[in-house]
Amino acid sequence: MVKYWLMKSELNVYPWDKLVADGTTHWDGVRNYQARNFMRDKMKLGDLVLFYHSNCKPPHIAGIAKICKESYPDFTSWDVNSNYYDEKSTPENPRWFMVDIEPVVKTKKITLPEMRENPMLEGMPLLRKGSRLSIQPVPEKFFKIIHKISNVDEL
DNA sequence: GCCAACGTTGGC
DNA sequence: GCCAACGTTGGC
Repeated sequence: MVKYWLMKSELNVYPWDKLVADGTTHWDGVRNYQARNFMRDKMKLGDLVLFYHSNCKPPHIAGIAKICKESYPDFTSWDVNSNYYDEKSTPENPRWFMVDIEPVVKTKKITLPEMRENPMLEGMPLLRKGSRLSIQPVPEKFFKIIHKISNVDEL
């Protein structure tokens, strides 16, 4: 059964258009256990992802992606030259994991204020005060509402 | 640039 | 195992 997720990417670090240009990308650099556990344990091939641009005005959902490779060790974690290097992670005993995603369809820009104003989205994890988690599950009912707002016909 | 809301670290 | 200090995220 397909599950739904939201993944945050800073607009000036890795935007939707770059994902489209690349065709696929590995989601490296996650160094939060909750987010890691979602990737490592829960994300399955074909799961759909709301691709969210953070750190921009206004923050917004830019597209829908999908998981095209299930979790494997994040090799940047043992690369001493990487910003994401973690001395406690090794190839023999990896601490951090990532998945690959690929673009499915660009959506219209769905902004954070717009989502906050929509009573049907009340309770969505993204909208909770202080929500910082960069990878979040999206309950199906919320995904469907956003899919409807997005003007995307079918997936 | 500010700061709320976390998560992590490390002394005890 | 507690918790103070510190660092980070990310909206505003």
